[in-house]
Amino acid sequence: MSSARSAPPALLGLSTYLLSRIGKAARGRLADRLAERGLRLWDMAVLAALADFGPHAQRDLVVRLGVDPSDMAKVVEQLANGGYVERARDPEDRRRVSVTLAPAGRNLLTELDAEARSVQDDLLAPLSPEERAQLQGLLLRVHEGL
Amino acid sequence: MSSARSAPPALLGLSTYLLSRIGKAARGRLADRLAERGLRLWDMAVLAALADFGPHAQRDLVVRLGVDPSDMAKVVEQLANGGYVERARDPEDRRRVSVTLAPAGRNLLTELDAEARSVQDDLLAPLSPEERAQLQGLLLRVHEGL
DNA sequence: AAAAACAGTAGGTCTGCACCCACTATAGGA
DNA sequence: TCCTATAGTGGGTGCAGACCTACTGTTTTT
Repeated sequence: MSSARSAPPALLGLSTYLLSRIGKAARGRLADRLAERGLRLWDMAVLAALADFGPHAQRDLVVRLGVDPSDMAKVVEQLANGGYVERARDPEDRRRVSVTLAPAGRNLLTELDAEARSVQDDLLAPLSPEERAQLQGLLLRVHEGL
Repeated sequence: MSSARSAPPALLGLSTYLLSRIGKAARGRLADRLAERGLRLWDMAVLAALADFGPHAQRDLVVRLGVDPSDMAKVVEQLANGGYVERARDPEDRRRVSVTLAPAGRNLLTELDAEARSVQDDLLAPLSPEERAQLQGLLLRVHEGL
């Protein structure tokens, strides 16, 4: 009749479980920070994509980020309403909407990045700087494998 | 007007993001395997807790795993229906239901563990055995910090 | 004995996420 | 020109997770 709060070793021995749990915590905390500004994770992803790769046709954002086109429309709509991105019909193909990062969007992204790093500092507190770098490297390789 | 499928470096540089993404993949794949057997992640967690720590009052499972009491009742109900656990009124305090792992439950857990390790092999394919161990260690320390 | 606290259960809600369909506008090919 | 495909949009659906409430039966406190 145990009553302790510790998790079962049978689970703690599974990286799958740890990744799932820690990932959920990371996602949740970051989402909370974004929610304070009325934003979601996809908003940040879109801003980052625009900052890193320049203007996209909305369709290309869909492909790059793997979101449903209909959902992307809503994200871009919200970002445009906030003045963070600018939408313009592509004159070469008037079906397309080209999405550009506005200055306000770039500023916002800087702030969101700071939020994310703050969450990260909190989450990875048990690790030394070297270990954090090590973890980052391993995660990156795992991520590449999708 | 980029169109590649690669994720924004601004995100890939954030361990928070990587953890969130990879964690989601881990969770999803494991959940899929369990779903094939009509099970969910909590079912496995309960089995693991019983295997590692012996019989629990249902209340103690709630505390250990941090689930809502009402939800735990449903999980235990399902596991009992499948013959994986046995429920019995605690004679010392007839409010309590003590939950015990049945032999079928122990067998099931063994199989689920194998599933989880198979998911893990798939997910961590890019890493060498040493790197996987390294990752496991880092994740464990991060997990302890909750 | 009455009142308060507790264990478990049956329902329901709310939220976020992914997904899907129908529709409009535009473009390109036969 | 007519037909097909494509880009974007609006309006949904379905699902899973966490949570909340009301209720029963039991124990503990006063």
